[in-house]
Amino acid sequence: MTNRPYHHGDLPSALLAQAEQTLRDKGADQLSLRELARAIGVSPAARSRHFKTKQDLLDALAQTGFERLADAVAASQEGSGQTFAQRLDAAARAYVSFAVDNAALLELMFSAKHSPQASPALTAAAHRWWEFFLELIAAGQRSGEVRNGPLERIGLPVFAALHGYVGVVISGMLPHDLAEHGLDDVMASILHGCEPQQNPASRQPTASPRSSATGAISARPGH
Amino acid sequence: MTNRPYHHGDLPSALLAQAEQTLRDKGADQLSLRELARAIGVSPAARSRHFKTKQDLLDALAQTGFERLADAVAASQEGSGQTFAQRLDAAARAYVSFAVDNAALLELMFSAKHSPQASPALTAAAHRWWEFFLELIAAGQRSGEVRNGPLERIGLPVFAALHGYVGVVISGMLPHDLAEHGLDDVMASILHGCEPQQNPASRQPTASPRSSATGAISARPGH
DNA sequence: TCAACATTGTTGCCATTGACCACATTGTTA
DNA sequence: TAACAATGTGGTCAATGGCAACAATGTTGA
Repeated sequence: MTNRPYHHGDLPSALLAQAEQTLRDKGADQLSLRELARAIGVSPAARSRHFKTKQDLLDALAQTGFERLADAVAASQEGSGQTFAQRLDAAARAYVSFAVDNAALLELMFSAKHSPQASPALTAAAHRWWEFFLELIAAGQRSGEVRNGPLERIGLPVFAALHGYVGVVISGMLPHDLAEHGLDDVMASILHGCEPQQNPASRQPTASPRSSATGAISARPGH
Repeated sequence: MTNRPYHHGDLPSALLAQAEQTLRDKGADQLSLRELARAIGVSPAARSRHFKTKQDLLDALAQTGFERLADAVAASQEGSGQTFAQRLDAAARAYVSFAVDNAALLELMFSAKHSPQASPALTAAAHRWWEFFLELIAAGQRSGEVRNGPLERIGLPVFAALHGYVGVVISGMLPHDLAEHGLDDVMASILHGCEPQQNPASRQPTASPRSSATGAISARPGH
């Protein structure tokens, strides 16, 4: 310990681990490369061998985040039931749980800082996360619990609602009395939105709002 | 111009305007107070009279963002129809439009940097934005287009879905072939989720997934 | 064995940044 | 017009991210 070898052994991992700790403690923009180096006990420039720039490190951090998120959600499927609703519920709980436990990391993951020409690995990790939902939707379609249609077009509203809820929770803008039933309500709304189409003839005579709404949307001029 | 008066006249506004320009050009974390001062032609320390710290300036920027967002969405209601679906659609279009035009600003607005003890003005601005949705929901309930229930519990899924879609679009993670019908699909899903409850007897005999799902959710152990 | 070579870490340096202080200039008010 | 508040300036400081030259440690092949 007093005589640390010249070579650290696994500096990249140590950097990522310590960076995530700092992320958790003080947020992403308070992350200092030099402080990182001090905490690990290496020189400030040692980092550059593994992450050339600060953005590179943040990208790598986001990538590990996506991977762990994918793992957590995949793991949630093990103990859950087989219903689409049950599987989606388990995934949603895992997602929210991960988000609450790693708020700053999640914010970093979905920050626009990466998008333009992020590393392929980061893009791939994010893509796998998105594809999980598509597979879930597909399974729901096969079992008849989800209405038919292009996978992406059905999955997008599902993902958006969940992602939006997570964003609201993380940003701390959710009143506390809503946090309790919040996810329940979001899930119910999502499931409702996924349901196979009802027979229009069986509708209640309440002015059929949806068809007119859809018409208004897709007939929107100028788009 | 060569002889700028000692007092700028309206430095706060100039700082906010220039800051927003930089935000648009280079993102929030590339914003430099000194560069701001240089662009305006003021000494670096002049800022401190109006925004003591950098975070204060960012908070103020976020606040103006919420105000302008609220204005844009409110304005969208002028030319829209009276239906709940039409009003929500107009608001959603305005929201997405604002988000696309002010991506970095929106990211800043909903960043978790503010949450803990943000300025009351910022909190109030964000709150007004949230309340717009509640009023919209309430109107929908009065007209019978939205099912009954606590305003917040119905509004949260609506807001989450919209907010999530905006987040996906901004972060650039939306495949281009989805962007076109993306908002249409999200809106349809939201409206579907808002619909008044169907008479359970009129359901199709497809194993009634929703009721079992809801049961699974609310009966979730450990919560 | 050992001599090139690549990998990894170090030291020193630089421009930039955000915050702070004492001071200067201007506006306001009694 | 004298006191005071508001606003802007110059200078200083520690900290930061990046860079280049150098040092120590592995690796490899003759």
